[in-house]
Amino acid sequence: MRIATWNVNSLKAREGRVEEWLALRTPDVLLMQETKLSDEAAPVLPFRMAGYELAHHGEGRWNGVAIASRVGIADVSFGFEGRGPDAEGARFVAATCGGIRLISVYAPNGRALETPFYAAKLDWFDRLIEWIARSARPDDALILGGDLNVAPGDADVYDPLVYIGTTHTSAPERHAFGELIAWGLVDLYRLHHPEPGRFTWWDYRAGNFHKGLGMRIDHLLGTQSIAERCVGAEIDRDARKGKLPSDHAPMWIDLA
DNA sequence: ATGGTTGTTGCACAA
Repeated sequence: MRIATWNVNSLKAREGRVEEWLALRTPDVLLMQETKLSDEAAPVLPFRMAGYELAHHGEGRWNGVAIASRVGIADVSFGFEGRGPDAEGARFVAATCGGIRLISVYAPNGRALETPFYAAKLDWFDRLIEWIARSARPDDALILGGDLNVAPGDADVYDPLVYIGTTHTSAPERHAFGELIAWGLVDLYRLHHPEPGRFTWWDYRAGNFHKGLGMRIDHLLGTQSIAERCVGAEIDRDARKGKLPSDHAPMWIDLA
């Protein structure tokens, strides 16, 4: 079973590339973020033609998350029910696919440390952790995936010195990521790739992708039973290449 | 990297 996550940076702009990628990499489930679509505009029919059911949660313009599955999709939940992250836009959708509880999240960016947006980001993580602790157990088969907008360690950025005093690497953000791990989630990419310098996002500007100036901020975290089944993990850098890519690469894991 | 890009029910602003 292959589970993938991808911040597509507009599913409208990326629909063709996403469909090509589904055919190429054949994930059973794809978690998406930043669809930037309303539910009415979600491309349910094209996904169905490709063999995937789509659960979408979005208000259009900004944010928006989705889960596409070809192994069934049930018990769709928007998680915070309007009291948390959804106050800042649609950032959470959960569903059960192929016997696994999956959550697709898009964490707030945070913008800059001294802003209310950063405080809201930390608050969002608090509510995410609360939701998980209340709604799931560490011995469930559960995967939390998406754009967490946190590089959990110095190995997850091209140069730690560049990020001093910025978001994505601050101690409180890394602490929030650590709380997810402490609850019982395993960083499934790191399980297979301990090496530094593996990134999922590169700024569009300044040729950063080609210079290797990126960060690992998209994640697939799984409970212990998932980690035990996880036989591989890859970031698809190729999908960041070519004409009009997302600024994020997709990542996937394979489960036995 | 104090920005060279890309996205948006765009026409500034978010990332």
